[in-house]
Amino acid sequence: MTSRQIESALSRAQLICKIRGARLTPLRRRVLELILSSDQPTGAYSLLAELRRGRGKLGPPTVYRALEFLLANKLIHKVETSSAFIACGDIEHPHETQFMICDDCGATEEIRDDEIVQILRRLGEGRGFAVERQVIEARGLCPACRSAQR
Amino acid sequence: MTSRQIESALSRAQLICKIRGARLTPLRRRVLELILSSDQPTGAYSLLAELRRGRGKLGPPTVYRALEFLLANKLIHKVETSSAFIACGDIEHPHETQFMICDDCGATEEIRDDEIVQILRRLGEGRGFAVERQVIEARGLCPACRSAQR
DNA sequence: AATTGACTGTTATAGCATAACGAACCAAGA
DNA sequence: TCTTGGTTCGTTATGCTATAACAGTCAATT
Ligand SMILES: [Zn+2]
Ligand SMILES: [Zn+2]
Ligand SMILES: [Zn+2]
Ligand SMILES: [Zn+2]
Repeated sequence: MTSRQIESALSRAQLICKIRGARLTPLRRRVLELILSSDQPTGAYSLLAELRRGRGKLGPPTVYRALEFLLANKLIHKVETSSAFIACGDIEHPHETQFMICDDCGATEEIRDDEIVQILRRLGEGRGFAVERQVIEARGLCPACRSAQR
Repeated sequence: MTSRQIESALSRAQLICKIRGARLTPLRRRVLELILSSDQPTGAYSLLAELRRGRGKLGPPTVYRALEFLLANKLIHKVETSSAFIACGDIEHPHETQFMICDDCGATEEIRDDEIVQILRRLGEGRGFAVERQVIEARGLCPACRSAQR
């Protein structure tokens, strides 16, 4: 992502928060910026290390609270099988999401397929479950690592 | 699960391992027994605590290695969003699986829908990803907790 | 007997996440 | 303006999950 694209994403996030009455504080904005700046999912402690470069000594709760806010406002997603966080590619339209994750290089792609979301929701309904959140992650090899292996 | 059902499951696991040339050692068998005995997913450290009651002081690697074996032989599944392990309900037919997990009481149900598996695999193929493993977990409220809430 | 490989025990450490408390900040009403 | 109450953030401590590294054990093979 270019610097300009990051700025644009931050502005849009700021606007969305304003509309919702949520406060994208400097800290939260900075964490979002760090996540946007990485094309790979980023771990909480990696973010913490970056934060410390600018703000001195901070503890884990500081970054976890910021992450909690960003997740609640659907500005980022958590990749469960990597314990890492990635910027959402379409914050204007809150959604369930799926991920393709490469076991070799860690490349992670956010995809969005509504059919799979509906099927899983229906599977829940059929059993009386009220599905609130879906975790759908496919692990394997990305195109680049596939061809490198052969 | 009744004691008889557990014995039956253990015997079947033993047989499957024998056919495969895999060794279901006393330790591994014991860990599987503990997992079978619980109707909820069990954490590694909880298993470790149980093991220690019979075998004295043991370290985490002991139980994690047993879990690794059981996972590799598809006798158990890992519930990623709970960091816990659950016995597979159909070890004779290795499969991808999905889980419904109650955020309130932790009840976890293994379900199996081939359509959703195929769709996710195709989503990967369409992007050049070779999907090796699928993590599909729906979190929400089970029927019991739903009615208790109202 | 010596060798090999698989399994297990043991200690230490790494990585991920939250509890609890207090200070600082901010918005809104008296 | 001053108070008040809620939100955010800093700080320390702790808990939970997982693995690295190395040593001992055992059985099968040579
Ligand atoms: Zn998204
Ligand atoms: Zn890759
Ligand atoms: Zn199963
Ligand atoms: Zn429940």
